[in-house]
Amino acid sequence: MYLDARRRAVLRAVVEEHIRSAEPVGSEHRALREQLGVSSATIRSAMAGLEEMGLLTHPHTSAGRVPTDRGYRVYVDLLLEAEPLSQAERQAIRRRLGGAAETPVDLLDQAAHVLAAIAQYASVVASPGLRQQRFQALHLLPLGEQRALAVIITGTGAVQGRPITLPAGIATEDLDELSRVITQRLQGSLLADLTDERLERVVGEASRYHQLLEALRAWLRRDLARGARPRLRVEGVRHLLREPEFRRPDVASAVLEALLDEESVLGQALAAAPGEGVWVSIGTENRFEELRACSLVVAGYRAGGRLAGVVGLVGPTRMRYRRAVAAVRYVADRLSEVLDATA
Amino acid sequence: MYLDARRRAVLRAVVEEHIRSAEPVGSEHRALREQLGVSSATIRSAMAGLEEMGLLTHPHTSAGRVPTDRGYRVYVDLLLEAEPLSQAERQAIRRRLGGAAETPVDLLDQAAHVLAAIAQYASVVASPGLRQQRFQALHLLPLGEQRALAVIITGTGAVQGRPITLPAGIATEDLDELSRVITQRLQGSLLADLTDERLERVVGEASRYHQLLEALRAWLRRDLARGARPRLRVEGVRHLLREPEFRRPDVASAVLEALLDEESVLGQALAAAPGEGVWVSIGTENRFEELRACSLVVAGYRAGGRLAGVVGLVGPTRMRYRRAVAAVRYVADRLSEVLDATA
DNA sequence: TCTAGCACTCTCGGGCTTTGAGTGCTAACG
DNA sequence: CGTTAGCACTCAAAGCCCGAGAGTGCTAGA
Repeated sequence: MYLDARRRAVLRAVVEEHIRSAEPVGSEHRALREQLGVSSATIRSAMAGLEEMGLLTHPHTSAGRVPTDRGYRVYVDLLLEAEPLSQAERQAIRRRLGGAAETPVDLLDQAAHVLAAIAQYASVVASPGLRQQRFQALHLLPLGEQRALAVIITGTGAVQGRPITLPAGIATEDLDELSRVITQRLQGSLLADLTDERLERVVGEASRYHQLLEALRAWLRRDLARGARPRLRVEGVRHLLREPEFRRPDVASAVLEALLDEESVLGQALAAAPGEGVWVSIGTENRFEELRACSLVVAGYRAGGRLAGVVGLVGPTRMRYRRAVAAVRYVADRLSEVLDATA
Repeated sequence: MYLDARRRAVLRAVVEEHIRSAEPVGSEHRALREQLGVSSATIRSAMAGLEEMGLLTHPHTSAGRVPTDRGYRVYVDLLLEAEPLSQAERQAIRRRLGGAAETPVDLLDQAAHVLAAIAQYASVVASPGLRQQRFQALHLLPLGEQRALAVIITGTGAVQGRPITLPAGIATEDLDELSRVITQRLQGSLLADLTDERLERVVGEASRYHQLLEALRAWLRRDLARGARPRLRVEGVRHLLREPEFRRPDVASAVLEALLDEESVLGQALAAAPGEGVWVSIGTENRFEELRACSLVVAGYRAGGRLAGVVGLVGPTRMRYRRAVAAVRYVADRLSEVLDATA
């Protein structure tokens, strides 16, 4: 598929004008003609060519042209230059993500929040599921009579706690001892690898802990099963409802369902993102029906030296890609900076 | 405002029929006449009376009657009998909320989830803000060189952790000692009462901990400030989008904004709920513009012997109150049962 | 006190026409 | 040969009219 310079220019102009106005754009369109400096007839013939290539379409005979998903794809791949964020915007992002004093959980919340605010679309941040995190330490903290709080700390500094009931005859020192042993032996393992057998082996010798171990295992099994998939934070859904393409209730409700209630849909859609760079998925390119009216702009972030999760935007296919790409990239980079540093 | 038996019966029938059909109901309406056993003319005159009292209205001359917010109010206060949940539904709720093995956080998630599923409206669960919880224990867990994780455990078993940097020359034993002292002295206090001065006094004597204390204080200040308001879980928003009254994009987006993005709106609206019983707030009774098209059905739940938070439903004013009230009451009761027991 | 009858009102939907934006084609032009 | 002007054509959207039907209020009578 080769595009001569004229068609390229026309495609870019049509896409950008349509993104701006949300209307089909015709060959006589003011801004278009000024920008291209040729007559409407010339534009028309270029448009006809682009339509034949499947990059533009028109909803009906007497309407202007609208980019197809493939048209957006070509625009994004060939013609798009990220629009740098303003000084103030970059500063706002850095301020939100700046505090090394923040917990990772807070940081990701902040990232989702600031990204939605800056891009004016819905943002999503996926943090690694429990299974993907590394075991850092276990602490068994006495809670009173026969009860303790089991706290797991992961490599990223996340904390998971759950009260458990202790078998009789376990002293505080025993808890400390057990915590120490387990922590020492398992430190650095992926939580997904903490199988029953593995745990068994670690404390196998100390059979007096057997009952306690049983409780721990039950807990881990449950939490790991539940924590298999990444946790998603979605922010700024309100921005989507302002977009004209989501005014139709059926479209809106499909999208909102995918974003809010059926987290698995969005989760799986995000899972398709490659590790590197900013990834854009446009309309029907998405695997899921519900997201056919949407585009995703997604980038991975790193924590503790590894790819930890993704951060991105969800908008209509008629998305301000230039801005979205820049914003996602900037937030992902800052996030990696902070999280990779503190790990 | 006195309602004779006839008007009462007509009001109830109109409200329930309108709730069922979402259409204005006219005096000739089949079900209505069968239920009431009088002619349409009689119904008409009762309707005219109810309209004069401000309990019914009609959108235009030749349309049937629709309850006003005040009409729903009278219905809820005078005429409503909760519709008992089915055996299966109660069982489903109990199963979800049954596990004493669950953490409070998980329990509340489950409650929001099951309530939305059963009532087919959006559900909301407010859990107490950090400030409203009681301090149970502090643990300073060594994380490696000069770093530790400060973990606060609250009375409800919630865990809050944050990494802090240690001043030089603090040994693991020192951390244990400090944890012990603070835990002992502050146990049972409301977190909101942990002022700087109070903390200062607790460890005042041990001035070598000064720097550490500073970090702790900074953390508490921040987290408490942020945790001042209750945390809200909202589930099942998709159900709302199916209701005809939310098909208009402007209404839908106002409501969704209030539910999803502007948590303060919903939070404040919920704050108006009294501690006892099931509270219903209808349409314009809500303080907030955005919720004028909605009704709230809310009940408090108890944890640790005290009112801990609220659980409720958000639906259109044309809500199935009978069912909603029953579902909210049942979930709140079960929740209290479990949380009050484990505390 | 209730009911039947009746004239009246007003929305909703279908079908019609008009409007105007935008196109494709063709012929002329530099 | 690419570009432009002119022109006939198409088709959705908006406006309009009208009939159908639902529902009401009123009044007279049981």
